[in-house]
Amino acid sequence: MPELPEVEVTRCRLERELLGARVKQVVLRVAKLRLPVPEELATVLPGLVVRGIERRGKYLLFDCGAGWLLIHLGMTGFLRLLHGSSPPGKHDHLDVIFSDGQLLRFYDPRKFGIVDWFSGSPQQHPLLADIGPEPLTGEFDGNYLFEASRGRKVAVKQFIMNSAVVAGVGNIYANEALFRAGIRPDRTVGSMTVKECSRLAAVIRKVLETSISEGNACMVAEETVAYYPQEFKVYGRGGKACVGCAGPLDEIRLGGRSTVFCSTCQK
DNA sequence: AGAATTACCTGAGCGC
DNA sequence: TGCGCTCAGGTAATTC
Repeated sequence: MPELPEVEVTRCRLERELLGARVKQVVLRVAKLRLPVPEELATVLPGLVVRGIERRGKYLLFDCGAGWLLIHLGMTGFLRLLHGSSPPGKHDHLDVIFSDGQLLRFYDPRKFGIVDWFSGSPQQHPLLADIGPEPLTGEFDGNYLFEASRGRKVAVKQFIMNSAVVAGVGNIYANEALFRAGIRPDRTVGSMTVKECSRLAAVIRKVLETSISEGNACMVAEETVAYYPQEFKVYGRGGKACVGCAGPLDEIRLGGRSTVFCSTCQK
């Protein structure tokens, strides 16, 4: 379940290893992901050099000069960087083989991921065009959150998980951020004060940044690139003791998503 | 327009 | 052992 921090750690690692690498060959085994993987990948990518890797929300964007390779890991997607060849497993849908011997392998059992190829600017890509501000930039703060939420009736958790509001906040970090901000996930977002919005924006940033630095810290010289679990205060702990007041954590469903909070510590 | 619901997919876990 | 069920969940598409 790669969330924004895992995607960022992956981006960092991949950029370090792949910058300047030239694509030799593309092997597409399964094109039927959430969106069809363009077959032209196999003909257009070879010969191109990775000039940089960017991230927008949870989308990874490989700058290949003549165009961009877009990868979203969905729920279960995983990128591995191998040296030399190795036999592909059942869910290894795509290999990008580089001239220097590196092999970028996309694995995704649930096929919720996306692989796409496009030219032009990333802002124009239909999947990226309507994404809200990046949570780690100055564009995202309490004032923005306050203004954006006026008159809206959705629950605050669903609001911050809306990618048009803010990029890349998934279920885990939405739960964690609301706990740390002391705000109930089912609060109508329009009822939030400026102060609460500021607190929430700050903890969203904090929780993501902490996870990124922890992910980078345990990044070792290993072939696997992706997920670094951390200790969560509420996520996955429904019914267990709140770390703040020791009372039992509540678990509800919000928009079909598992939502855990403390009715004593969160108002 | 905003809110709610559905679709996509497969492995894990559970009750029987 | 194995069948059928539910759940996990990002996000686009669809419906209300």
